[in-house]
Amino acid sequence: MTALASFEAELRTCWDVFRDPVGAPDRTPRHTIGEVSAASGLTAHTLRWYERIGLLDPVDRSASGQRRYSDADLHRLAFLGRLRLTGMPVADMLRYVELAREGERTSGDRRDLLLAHREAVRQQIADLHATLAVLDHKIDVYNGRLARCAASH
Amino acid sequence: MTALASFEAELRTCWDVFRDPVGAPDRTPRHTIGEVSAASGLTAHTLRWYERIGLLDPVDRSASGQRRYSDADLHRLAFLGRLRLTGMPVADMLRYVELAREGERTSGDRRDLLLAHREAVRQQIADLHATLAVLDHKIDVYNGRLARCAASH
DNA sequence: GGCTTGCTTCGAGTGCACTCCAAGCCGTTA
DNA sequence: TAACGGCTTGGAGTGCACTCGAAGCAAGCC
Repeated sequence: MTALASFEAELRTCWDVFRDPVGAPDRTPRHTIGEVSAASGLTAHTLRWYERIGLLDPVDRSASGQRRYSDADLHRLAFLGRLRLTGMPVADMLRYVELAREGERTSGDRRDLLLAHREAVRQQIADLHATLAVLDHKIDVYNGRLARCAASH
Repeated sequence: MTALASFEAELRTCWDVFRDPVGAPDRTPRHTIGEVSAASGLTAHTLRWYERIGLLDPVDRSASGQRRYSDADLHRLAFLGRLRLTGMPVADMLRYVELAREGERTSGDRRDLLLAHREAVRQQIADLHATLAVLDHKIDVYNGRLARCAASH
């Protein structure tokens, strides 16, 4: 079963790797841009653009020059996607990967960047919950279950 | 005490009204654009722009032509600000207020709009929590408390 | 062979949400 | 009275994050 699991791990689809980017990624270039696009939700255009601006390291190419993404690329992309989805500006993401390229000595800076983003994320969660309460109330009003004391705004 | 409370309610500052927009708002135009800007976090430019595109009804003016916002304006603005803060596009906010202007018969549409946004908000909260978990893990790694199995991405 | 699909390049274009500018008016403070 | 800060306008400008176009190459399939 262990043998099977590790065998299957080698065959994980692009989608699976992206959705659950754990463990040591292998660096075999094997995913096409179309697969990565489908898995990540980013368009092929956006994936190329990320590479152009330096968010991704130059991706390996097939014999005919087409991009082949490795699991390691997918891991990075999955993390960057999370940062992006939660509102980090591309410029900050770029700063993070550039620090990472400089190696170990920048780990403090990177940690600080993530700490700051974590605070931003917490703030967003608080804002969203507060808004959820307002929405729940207004929807109740629209459903006619409560007095419509505030329905005009 | 009731008399005092209602007396003070008349005197609520722009900031207070914006932060806690409850009860029947009075329509006396009394807040300057600068006050509203400070209370709402929106710039004066943005407030004028919101009015220009129809998100706010035409605001009352002083004798010399300057804007004077009423508590009712602040209530609407507070709600719109929440929608905006939680990612609703300006176009959708506009649709909402235009429906509201059409009166009672559009209340179903408005409710649907809010229902859809509530779903979007819930989705955002889920995404943020998932990212928080990833950030917590990575920050632990950077703090050296865990094996650095994923520090390269 | 011919068709479809997907990929390549990079500069230009798009959409959103502000954000600013210039010229001038108004009310208050020194 | 003179300066100062805040307010007015419409239109133009900005920054971000994509998003697309055009021309062409390559692989898979009937």
